[in-house]
Amino acid sequence: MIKRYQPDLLEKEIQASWEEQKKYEVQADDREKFYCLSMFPYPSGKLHMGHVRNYTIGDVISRYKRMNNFNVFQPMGWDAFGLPAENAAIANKVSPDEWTRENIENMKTQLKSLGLSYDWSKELKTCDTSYYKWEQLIFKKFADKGLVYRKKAVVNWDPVDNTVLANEQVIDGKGWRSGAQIEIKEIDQWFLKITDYADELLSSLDDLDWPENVKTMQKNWIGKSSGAEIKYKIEDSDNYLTAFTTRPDTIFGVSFIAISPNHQMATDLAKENDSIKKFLSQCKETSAAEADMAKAEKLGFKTDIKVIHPITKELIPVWIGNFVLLDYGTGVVMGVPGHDQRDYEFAKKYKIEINQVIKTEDNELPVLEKGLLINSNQFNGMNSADAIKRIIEYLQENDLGQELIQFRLRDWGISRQRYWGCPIPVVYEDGTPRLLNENELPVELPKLEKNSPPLPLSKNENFIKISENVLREADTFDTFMDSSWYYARFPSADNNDAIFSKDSDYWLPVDLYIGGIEHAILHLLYSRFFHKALRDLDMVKSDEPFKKLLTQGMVLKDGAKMSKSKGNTVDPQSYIDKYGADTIRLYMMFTAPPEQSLEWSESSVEGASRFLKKIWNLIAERKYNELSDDFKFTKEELALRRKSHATLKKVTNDYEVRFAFNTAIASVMELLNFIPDEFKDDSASDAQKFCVDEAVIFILKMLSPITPHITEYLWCKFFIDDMDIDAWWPEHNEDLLEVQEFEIVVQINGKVRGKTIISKELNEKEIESKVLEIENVSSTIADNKIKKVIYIKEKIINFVI
RNA sequence: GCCGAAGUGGUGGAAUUGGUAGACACGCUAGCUUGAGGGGUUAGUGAGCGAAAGCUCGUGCGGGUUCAAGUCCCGCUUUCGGCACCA
Repeated sequence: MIKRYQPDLLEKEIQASWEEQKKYEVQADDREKFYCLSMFPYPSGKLHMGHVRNYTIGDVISRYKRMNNFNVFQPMGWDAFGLPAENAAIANKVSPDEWTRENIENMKTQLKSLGLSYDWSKELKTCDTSYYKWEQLIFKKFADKGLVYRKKAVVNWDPVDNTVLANEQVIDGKGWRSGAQIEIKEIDQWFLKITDYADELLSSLDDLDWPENVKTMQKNWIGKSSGAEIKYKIEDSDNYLTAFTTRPDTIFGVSFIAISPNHQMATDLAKENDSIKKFLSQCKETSAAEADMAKAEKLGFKTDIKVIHPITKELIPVWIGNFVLLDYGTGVVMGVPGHDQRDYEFAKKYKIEINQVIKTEDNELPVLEKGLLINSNQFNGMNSADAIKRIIEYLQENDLGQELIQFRLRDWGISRQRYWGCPIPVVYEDGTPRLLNENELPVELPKLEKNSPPLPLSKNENFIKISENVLREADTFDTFMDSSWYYARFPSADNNDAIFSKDSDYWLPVDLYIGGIEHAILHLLYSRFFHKALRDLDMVKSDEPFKKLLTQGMVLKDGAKMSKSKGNTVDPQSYIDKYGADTIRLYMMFTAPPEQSLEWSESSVEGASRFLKKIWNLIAERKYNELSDDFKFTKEELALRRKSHATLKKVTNDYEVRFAFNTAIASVMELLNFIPDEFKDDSASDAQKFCVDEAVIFILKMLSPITPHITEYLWCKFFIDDMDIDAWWPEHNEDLLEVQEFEIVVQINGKVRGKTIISKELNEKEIESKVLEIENVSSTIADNKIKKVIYIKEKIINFVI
């Protein structure tokens, strides 16, 4: 037994006992289950502060739920495929596999030193065949359901290194290693039809217990908009250009049509026209990232092609515009400079006609709001809503367009020209792709020669020769595929015979998912899609993967996200070694509420450590007194009991509904400060001892989810030795919170002029006359007439003079 | 550019439903304690005026609603996250 607070010794001892008991390995049983999942890490080498925060939050909630008699499953695994392993392989001449597995070992040791209550018997690594073979099976099943197809898609091409670059590897339009001007290139790739689920992904958001901002971001990302598809006949041709618009009411304002540089028509034109060809290659000198495209200067090229306006029959010029994306809609935009900001800027730049066809109070162009139609022939005078209806009717009657619901969401391109990923299970027989069947799986990663970089595969030879006329696909899956279903695999991670075990239905869906806000869209949307598709394959039972979502803010240093590339990382391990896991956990939970970003500060860690020492000094060598509560308590003793119970009530609420661990800790600190020194003394009365023991029980229990080591040690080594600290969560006694008096704040014209204690028995009139006796109140009112009195029960009385 | 957040003392943050702005900490200042270092402990700590009582100002900026606004509304600004191949 140790006398002084020595976290290093104490934490090792406690962790060893958890491990020996297999305390956090769980089975399905008849209790209510709670599946608590924190986003699994990419094994970059070392734990960073964001991990520590994420996993502490998850562990605190898991431990709290466990104390409330839930059957809690908290697993952990590794998002082990990805680009950094290839980069490290090239830089250090190690295989991505070796590098990754070594990192996992290091990080696992670190995680264990944090005292996280994981069920390690269900650990999984996405780079294990035992994991990714099932992913290959899912791909095959998705394909059988018609969710898989192949089409051309753009990538960033580095012409010097002859390789495809990720957006991250393109800096100011140049390859990060070669420095070469990258270009957009189209290659054949596999796609998943996430758009088949667009409607459900949108509508089921409403029922999710997720933060509103995340739901809004997903809603906007899916981007359902209603409008019309309008056909513009090409002059001297039987073909049409079809454009989607949400504003058919502005059709009389169309003064140009813009097509994407990737549109087939642009490609065809370039074959016969060198300046168009030059223009197109100029458009390709930007990265494929949408943000870069949006920021790029709007470029346009006027072709000789003209189309016929479907109503006025006027001729409209066709432009090629680099701001038009082929992926959205049809790759054709009807340009209405009078009523669209981007079209307006484009028209100004290229001196294209600007027509106003909607009238509003403020007529400064572009007019973006809806209003009354002008300059629109037979539709003049209608409001936008009516006009939209009538114009669509007109177009439909003349077979020149129709009403259409459009989504911004695009299908998911899952091919990656990388080595270190899940192999796509496809072979090409005489050039024809064939998806492999279940009995042909798994397709394993090709073995690398020792010390050879994993690179040749990312060159333009994306096939592995198997026989004379059979090639194997060498592309791998997007790593988002790996993370889109891992949560479902966890309950059966140790089952090598089936993707999901019987228990999966007991544990799924995840009750609480915790992770960074940066995943608000992509990862969370892809997982939702996977879950719904798996449901339709009868592989899971629920409609959504994550019932509740907690998005934690980032850990910042000097106002920026801690990241290797920014060079502002702080290594958590040195702090764990110096102060102990409990201190780091306490610091993380105390410094900011989970959703907010957290600015790293070393001196506050010191403060957390000091608080734990205070707890230690109060409780170490204190023995529970086993007294019953039949005392006649003094006012002071009752005050302490009231404080203890009020604190417990507040903290329970903070854990249960608010996830406000920072204020929970603050309240516990207040309670600790509230205990009078003489009560702690050996010479204290039995009643006083009782009150302190009660406070100590509450304090240890309330802190134990956050600082599990020190609280368990104090509890069983000193205080009560015949009961587990986490066996139950205490309940407060509401009767003790009853008070006879309250403090009222007296305001005059909304400004505080005094406070006083009022007995609960007084009525409003009596309170009014009592507070008017306060000197500062009466002197401020003086001769002024009281116009109005506002009384807020047991809080505030405000005199308006 | 588009979508989503955030901005409160020297610092992290609190104010849960429109009702006392600054809880709880960190830091700082002073006193006590200690051989030193460290630690512990007591008091003070938004700004300005005042001996004090108290008064005025104060939650990114500008306006508005209200008896009352950090909180609601309108406009702006800065910072952060995401933008489909970083994970």
